[in-house]
Amino acid sequence: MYRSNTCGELRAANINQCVTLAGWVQKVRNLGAMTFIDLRDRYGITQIVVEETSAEQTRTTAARLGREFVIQVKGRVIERQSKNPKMPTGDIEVAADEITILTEAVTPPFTIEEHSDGGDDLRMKYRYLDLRRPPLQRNMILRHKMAQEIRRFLDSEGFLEIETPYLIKSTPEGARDFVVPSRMNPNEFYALPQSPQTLKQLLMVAGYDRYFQIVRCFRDEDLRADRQPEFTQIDCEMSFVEQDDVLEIFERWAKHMFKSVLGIEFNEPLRRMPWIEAMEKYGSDKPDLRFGMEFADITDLAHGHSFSVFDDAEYVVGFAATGCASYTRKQIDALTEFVKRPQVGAKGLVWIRLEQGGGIKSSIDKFFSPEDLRAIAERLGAKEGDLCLVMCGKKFKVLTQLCTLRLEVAEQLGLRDPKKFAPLWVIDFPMFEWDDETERFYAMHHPFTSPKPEDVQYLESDPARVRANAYDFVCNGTELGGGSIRIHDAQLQSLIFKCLGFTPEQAEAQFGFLINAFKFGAPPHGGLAFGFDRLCSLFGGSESIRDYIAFPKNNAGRDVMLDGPSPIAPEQLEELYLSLVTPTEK
RNA sequence: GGUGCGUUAGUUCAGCUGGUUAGAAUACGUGCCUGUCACGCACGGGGUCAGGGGUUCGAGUCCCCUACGCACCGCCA
Repeated sequence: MYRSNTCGELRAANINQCVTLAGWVQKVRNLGAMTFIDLRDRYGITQIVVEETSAEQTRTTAARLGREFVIQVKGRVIERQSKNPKMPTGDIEVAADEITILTEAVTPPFTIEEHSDGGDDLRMKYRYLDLRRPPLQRNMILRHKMAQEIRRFLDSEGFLEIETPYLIKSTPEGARDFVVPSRMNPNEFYALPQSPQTLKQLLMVAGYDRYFQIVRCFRDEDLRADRQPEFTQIDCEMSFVEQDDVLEIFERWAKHMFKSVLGIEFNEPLRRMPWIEAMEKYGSDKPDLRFGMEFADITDLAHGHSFSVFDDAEYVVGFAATGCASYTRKQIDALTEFVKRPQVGAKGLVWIRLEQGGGIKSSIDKFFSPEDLRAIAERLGAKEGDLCLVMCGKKFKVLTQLCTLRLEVAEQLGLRDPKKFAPLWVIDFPMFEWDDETERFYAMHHPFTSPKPEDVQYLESDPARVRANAYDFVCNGTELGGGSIRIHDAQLQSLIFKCLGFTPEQAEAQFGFLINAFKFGAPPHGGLAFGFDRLCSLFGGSESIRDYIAFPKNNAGRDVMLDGPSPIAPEQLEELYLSLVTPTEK
């Protein structure tokens, strides 16, 4: 038996017990005649004490210990002479009778403690050492707990967890596929799933009317703090449901997660915001509702004042930055610079300041009378002490730019509190999205999403007007999940493929298996998927999903610990009928 | 594909307008220390200033290229 107890469980009640502990040496404090050892495992830290009266063998072993040695300690639990209230085990310590070095360790490249001194890159390279640290261990435990609660809830609602294959078929629509060459089928490739979308729909055809899976998905796109090439999705699908049924059950699920994991209760029904409202009020299909500062359209008030910037603009829109009238000229200039950065891309920023005491000042005083300005301020819901910020341009472009500014102002005002949660549904998404580059419509969600019945009439005449039975679950400005009611009618599916510019042959080649399956009796069905890593980072209060993935990839999609991807042997290439092209020849 | 910031001791960083032998903290090593818990004190070792090229009497410092890291834009049905 290597241990009788963990390093996190001994308390005053255990005093006088003889115990055996095992773990890693976090730190040795040698005071001369006596030595203190912080012994760590994933349950906590227990202080070991070696005294002058201890056996010679024990003292010489203690003197040899270095950081991260793995040791076993046999001894007696005693009350500490000077207690440490900062530690859960701080009332006791273990007086060592015998110390055994199980493995020695070289000095780690960074300190393995609550707060490490190592940089991101280095800690990634030695991820297994970083994972020893309490913050990462708490994250892994949170992730585990969340996975358990997901399964508990969905199981109780009759969902079946069914695995789907990872080696599937490439579909060039959407994100780039990761592909895997097939040795037994020369010059053909599997693709790793971007999501099990079509497979779960086939499970509906098969009659498994409530399915879920906590499943790895793969997308070969550039990375971000909240995007990894492989990530985990909570994938769900239901049969014989309408949109409201899906929203109802997953709203209860979301509330269950908040309550069971964070102890937060939401008693009111979650807000359901149409996509167009989200865009017009917040400039985003994933609005952050932890604070207000809603947008208002002031195009009618802005036009006709000989201010050509406004007169020439299709859309003029602004919001009232709460309490920002005190902003100095320098601060306002900084906001202007912020929106002019290439990442935002605005031409400029107009401001109206409602000063304490009733004064009103703006950057457009030459063109607008105080009364005109007051009318604008009132439309924006501004109160005394607020600063109105106004931008103009093409409608959806300027809305998106103003969204970036709204979030920046909120950040400056400290309104983006990670401990606060504002979940909502965004519904009524448009069916299609126009792409200027390829000059065609793309499915905003995916090509199996059903249009709203009342909009089907516009499918061929005015596709941009068609709304979808699609919905997103949004919290704090992050899209956590989304889904739709699918098409279960083969004829409608063919029409949608046509709208997306597929020839019948292309549709057949890519999705023939699905179209064919639908001929055998497809139930009405729909579902959604949540980003599990994002959900963990939201609940855990971190910006980066990497903190909740045991072995993540770096910015360039590399695993710096394993040093992958890597070249493969010529024999392997030959076996797969592959030859290489150097990047410069491409 | 693009933009910005960064790369100096094991680690985290400082190093000003270019000018003697490149510093601090921490880690590491040695010694001392009986109540530490960020232990303390003393001493010590530790550097291809990411790599390459250029400007200059002289480059860690200025310029160019490359590599790598992070953030973002594009992209992510």
